Amino acid sequence: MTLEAILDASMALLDTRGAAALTMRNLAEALDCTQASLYRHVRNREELVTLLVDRTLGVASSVPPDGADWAEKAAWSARLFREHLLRHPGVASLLRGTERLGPNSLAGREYSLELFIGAGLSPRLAAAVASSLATFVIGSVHFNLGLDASDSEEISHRRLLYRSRDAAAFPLLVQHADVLAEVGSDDEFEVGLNALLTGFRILIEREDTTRD
Amino acid sequence: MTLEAILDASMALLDTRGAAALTMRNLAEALDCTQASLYRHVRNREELVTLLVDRTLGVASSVPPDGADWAEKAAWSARLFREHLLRHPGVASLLRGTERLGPNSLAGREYSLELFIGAGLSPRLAAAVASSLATFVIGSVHFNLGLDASDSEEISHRRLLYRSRDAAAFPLLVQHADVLAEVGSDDEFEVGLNALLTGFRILIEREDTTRD
DNA sequence: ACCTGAACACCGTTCAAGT
DNA sequence: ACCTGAACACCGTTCAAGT
Repeated sequence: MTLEAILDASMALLDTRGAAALTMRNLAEALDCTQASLYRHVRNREELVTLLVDRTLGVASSVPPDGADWAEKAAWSARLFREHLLRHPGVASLLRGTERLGPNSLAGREYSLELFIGAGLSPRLAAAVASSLATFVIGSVHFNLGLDASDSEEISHRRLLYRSRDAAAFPLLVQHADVLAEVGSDDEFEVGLNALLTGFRILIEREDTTRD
Repeated sequence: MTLEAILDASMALLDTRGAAALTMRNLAEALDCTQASLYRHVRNREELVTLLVDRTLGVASSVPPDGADWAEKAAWSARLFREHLLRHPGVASLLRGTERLGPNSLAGREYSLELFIGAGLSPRLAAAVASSLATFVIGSVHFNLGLDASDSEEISHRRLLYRSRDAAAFPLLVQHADVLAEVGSDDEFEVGLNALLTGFRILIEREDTTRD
């Protein structure tokens, strides 16, 4: 019985039965031990979650393709990370801000600092830029968890909701109900990611001319 | 005993004792009734949270100053909304994605559509842009909840953490420990917000030239 | 028709007692 | 030294029984 085994069993529980099923009782049952013995390897349930999330963050350390510039690398990592979270919604739903200081989180931080300092930003700006990008990526997954737009039933449900609003109070929602219902988290993510990276690029250019 | 009274008591509970204190028992005690009678006005605890969050979103409907362009208005609303959430961290910690279809949420959606369509975007792009901005603002508050950077004790704690890393594995974290420890959620928010709005501006310009 | 008391089926966590 | 069984203090939710 190792910490590793506990984390593995936790991931299995999350992936097969969802976040609500990650209880100390279910975990003990899956590992054939008592609840109390779990506390020998983990201080809290919260610590367990922190370890679990940080472990998942480790996937972001996959190295982007060579020859790409900083923006392409950042976009590549952001998309990879998002896709990993989408594949493990149970983990995504557990995301808080508390896990930023775990080992894998720090590794990701080091990597993104390298990226943005290399692109020409000061350490301070690089940190803020990296942090805002991470917030957007994680938020985009986290806050769209139960709302998959590719589900056609969900789309028509939203279309109906928009269409049935009061046209005087919500003219645009009613008028564009059809197209609005189709806009999903993929669009939100790509538009936001591109806007952020464009904004970062211009920030970098401005920093460069300031320095000259 | 009205739904309004339940929501008021919930907010009071959240603001004074935090999110963990928002239980049906505490709520019943505060309202001098039994837990069971709460279920006469609310289907679920989840529905209660949804109503509570949507009610909080209502503050975003404050009208921005006249004469401002779309970017200034968007920035103004984003900052106002963030500040309101920071004043009510208990509510912020309850944010999921599930509340996007409440009345106040829809009002905010209508408003931001007006803003971005008015700026020159197609309804589809306007929706994606508005959604990504909302995700960033909410995420920036939500994922920084326990980590106030203005707390000097917290700053020195982070500085120590960064400094004590392995300099071979985390050269940048170690080298810039002092300045990195000072970068907080305010910096993250302002940098990200400005980058997003800059990106939106360029997207709008590109749409305009495409149309010509 | 409305509210209540009491229960049900769960939680996370702790700790004396065993081996 | 390690693990266990059993309990403690909580949850959200339901429902027969009362008024």
